[in-house]
Amino acid sequence: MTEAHIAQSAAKFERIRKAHQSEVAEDYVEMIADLIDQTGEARAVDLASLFGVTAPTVNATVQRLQKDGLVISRPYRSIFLTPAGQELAAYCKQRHRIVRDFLIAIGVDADVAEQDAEGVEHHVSEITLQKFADFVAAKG
Amino acid sequence: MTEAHIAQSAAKFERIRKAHQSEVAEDYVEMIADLIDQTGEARAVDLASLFGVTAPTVNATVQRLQKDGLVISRPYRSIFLTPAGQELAAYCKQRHRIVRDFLIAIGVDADVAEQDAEGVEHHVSEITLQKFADFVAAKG
DNA sequence: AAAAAAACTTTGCTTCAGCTAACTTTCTAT
DNA sequence: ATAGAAAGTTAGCTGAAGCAAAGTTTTTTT
Repeated sequence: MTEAHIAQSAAKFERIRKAHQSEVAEDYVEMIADLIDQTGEARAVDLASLFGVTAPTVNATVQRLQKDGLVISRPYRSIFLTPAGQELAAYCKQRHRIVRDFLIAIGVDADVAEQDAEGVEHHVSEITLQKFADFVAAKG
Repeated sequence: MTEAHIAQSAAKFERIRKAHQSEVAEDYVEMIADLIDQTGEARAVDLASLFGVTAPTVNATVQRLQKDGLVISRPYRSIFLTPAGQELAAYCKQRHRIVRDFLIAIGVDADVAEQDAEGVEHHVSEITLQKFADFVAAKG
């Protein structure tokens, strides 16, 4: 087991830990963007039921996202995305679509593809994502 | 937004939260199996450097895995897998190989495939995994 | 306009996964 | 055989993400 081997292994796992930290943020901004798109506003109660968590959990997470500059939220009011939040949401939405469409392209059922995409999307590199997009394009 | 829509969304995210809970366990048993295979034993110090975390973190995690019946560990001694741990490790190893080989098959560089597989493997359903395996088989 | 319902917040708890600092045990070299 | 190094453990902290219970604010209904 060489030094380089060990460093590479550690880097690999560090990258995953980093990904986990941003996962919740990404899921929230994407969901908030969808809600604003489809219903005109994003309320905590909707986030709670769509994520399947309780109101206090949503509240705490939204506070954190606000601290991180992704959303704007005033007490008892609906939730908005900052420009940074909007940008992140747009990126996530596109990435999600690519992963889902790719899974469908290799023969996975649409429902399962949707489910798996949600977990997988946070862990594909730009390089792999591009290969996914290429594959879908070649099929179409 | 229908009731069914909401329930499905909540289920999707609940599934991801569940996956996260088992991720660390899966990574550990897989790494422990590899170490035993390649060096004859699994020491905490090796797990720490390969995961890129500190010794106390490894210690705490190993205690939890022991509580969960996946490993056996006595103070100041090396770490062993229970039958359940061995079974889980074997499953994870195979799943990891399928995901990595699949990414390589669609044209992703081996190094990147290895990195991405580590994150992706925990989030692919059995159905998708089977599609991955089929794809690799068809290519070979 | 007041009561009831719904939405949101606060408080205080849990688990997980990480850390540093300090300590103990085991191993290794002299 | 012992001193020093390496490995492992313990204690005590952080932050993230979840929960229930209780309180507050807003909205809706009567």
